Amino acid sequence: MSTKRAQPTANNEKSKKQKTSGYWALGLLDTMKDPESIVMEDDLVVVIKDKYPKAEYHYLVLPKADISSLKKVNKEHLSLLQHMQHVASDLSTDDEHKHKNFKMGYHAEASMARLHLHLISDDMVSSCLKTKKHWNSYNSSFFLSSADICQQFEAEGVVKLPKSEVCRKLLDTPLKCHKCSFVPKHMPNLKDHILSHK
DNA sequence: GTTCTAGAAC
DNA sequence: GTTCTAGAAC
Repeated sequence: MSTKRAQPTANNEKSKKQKTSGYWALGLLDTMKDPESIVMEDDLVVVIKDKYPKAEYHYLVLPKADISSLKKVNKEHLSLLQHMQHVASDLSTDDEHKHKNFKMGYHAEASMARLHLHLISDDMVSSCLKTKKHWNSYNSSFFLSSADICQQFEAEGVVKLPKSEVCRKLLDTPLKCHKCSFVPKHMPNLKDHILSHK
């Protein structure tokens, strides 16, 4: 007799097939509700710690509104995007964080549902940072600065996101240090090197 | 998004 | 032989 496997929670929801790659892609929706993970929240947004931080400090700012990704954002959301940036900026300059430099931005193509703004310190020192894809997702034009995104929405009413082939190439760009011209042989070499910038 | 691991690179 | 990367995961 075979053991019954518990169905994922969506069993009682509409059975239309989602194009999501799997349940993991919805993980942020749970994390947003987890008091342990929440750093702060207001009426519009929740700030959580990234579960696999790619630098000493790494937070995500997510809207409470059901916006799955940058692709679903339109000019009506401009004030929300500005608010998300403002919340991130405030956090980055509080007493705990003002000694560090931060960047704020979106991945051109995110893996996980619910729009999220990354707030990440620029040291890039973390045991969770392992792959070239990790590196390039924060240190190439795959990383779209929040200021640029807001500005483009304000000026043009839409944001032009790179096509998926372009994203793939950006993530496969040869490694280079984000603070100097050093070209590492491989990730462990780069991780050793960036310690010298601390 | 991560984990795991085969086989490429050294 | 060891280190490192890259692709499958039902």
